[in-house]
Amino acid sequence: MQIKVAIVEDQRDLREMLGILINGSPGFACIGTFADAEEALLKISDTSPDVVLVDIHLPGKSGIQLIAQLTLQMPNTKFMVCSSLEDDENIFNALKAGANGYIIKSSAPVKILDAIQDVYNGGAPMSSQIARKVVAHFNPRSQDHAEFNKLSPREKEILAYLAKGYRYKEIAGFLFISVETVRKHIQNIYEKLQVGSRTDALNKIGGKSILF
Amino acid sequence: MQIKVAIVEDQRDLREMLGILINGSPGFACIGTFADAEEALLKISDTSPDVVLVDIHLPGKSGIQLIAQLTLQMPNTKFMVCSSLEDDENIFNALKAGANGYIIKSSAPVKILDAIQDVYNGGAPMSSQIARKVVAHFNPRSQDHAEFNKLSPREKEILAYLAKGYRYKEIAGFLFISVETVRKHIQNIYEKLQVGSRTDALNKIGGKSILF
DNA sequence: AGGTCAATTACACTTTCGTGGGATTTGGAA
DNA sequence: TTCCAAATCCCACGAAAGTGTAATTGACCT
Repeated sequence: MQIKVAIVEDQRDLREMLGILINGSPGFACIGTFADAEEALLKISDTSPDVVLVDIHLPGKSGIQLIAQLTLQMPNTKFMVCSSLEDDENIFNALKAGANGYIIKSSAPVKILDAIQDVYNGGAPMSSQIARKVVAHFNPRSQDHAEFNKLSPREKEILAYLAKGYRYKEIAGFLFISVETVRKHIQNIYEKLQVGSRTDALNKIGGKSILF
Repeated sequence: MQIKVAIVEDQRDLREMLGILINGSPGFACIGTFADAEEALLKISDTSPDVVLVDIHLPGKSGIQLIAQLTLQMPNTKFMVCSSLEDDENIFNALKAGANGYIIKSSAPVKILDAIQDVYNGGAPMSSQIARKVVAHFNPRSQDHAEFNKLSPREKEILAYLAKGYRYKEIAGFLFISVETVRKHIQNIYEKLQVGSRTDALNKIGGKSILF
């Protein structure tokens, strides 16, 4: 069975080139091309594609907004962003809008076909460099170890409980120490991390609470 | 120049097999193998590897904890998780701990070498299925958390400020409403999420305050 | 032996948070 | 229209969190 692909791309030559590539490849069928978001919104639901290639930089409504709307209407369709840049903001906004993959326009044709196949099969194709950005976004750990490492083991331990939302009284119970001690430790933790509340501390350390 | 690889893997046969694979491949050198986290922590800094393959399921301290510690000591080294499963929790914990890639043990040898090369060059190798899980975490619609979706737009907005650690008074200032209203919204949020504190609420919605 | 630091406890005090009511307005759904 | 959810505001009370200052113990380092 063929994978039905639709294209939303404002540059005419690229749009036609992609159409030819897809129609010329066995297992793929280009069943619609659109030059802008408005046209796509009106007509694309009639074509019921399996995969839609969406350019981010469209005149008028952006490709990200388009994806956000279409994913609501077509829950079973996969969306793959085609961008000329590896712009961080666009990557994350596209993923948040519901895009399933993110490829660079200048990719080799065979890479593009691979990506379509992959996204159709439930994968999340993206270049290695883009994956790196995504992973980096997940990991708030960059340079700020300095403050975190100033914490004593006991303080890290207490911070872990803090992260889990326990009250001072409960933490004191777990560690068999008085609430006053817990309070004092937390006071020291906040000072070392240069924050003034539990939530600030947790935002500062990001996902590091799994250290314990 | 060769890529210096270290291995942390408790299963002896797999550990040796990987070592042979790496040493037998041009451009790669296995400069250390370790059977558990404790051994790795003691000796690995002497070997200064470029890439470390870490099994998640180690006796004693888990591979994730190991990565969390080693990334602090060796900021220029890349870490790649080797797991036998595609366990969601492990994937995200590994990424949060600072892992750069995530591959399945049963991958073809050439895939493993590719992944080492990729992670060494700043990529984030992971299988298509794992990438899908990562991407899904970015996508609001994949979060079918029934409770979360009960929140009204206004409540989500306030929850976002709550996640950033602002006080009621500050939130009220941002939204041009009274503190009492903020308080009431939060009361409703806690009720819908079935929690009793700010930290509980944030833990409930996970690290996904980026939705706003 | 003296010094430093982590860990511990204590008390007093202020601020913020969480909970319990109750109230009004508005817009959309039944 | 009636009903309801959402958003807004108010009051009061107790619990929890955060701040400041002070003191004691034990371990480790010089």
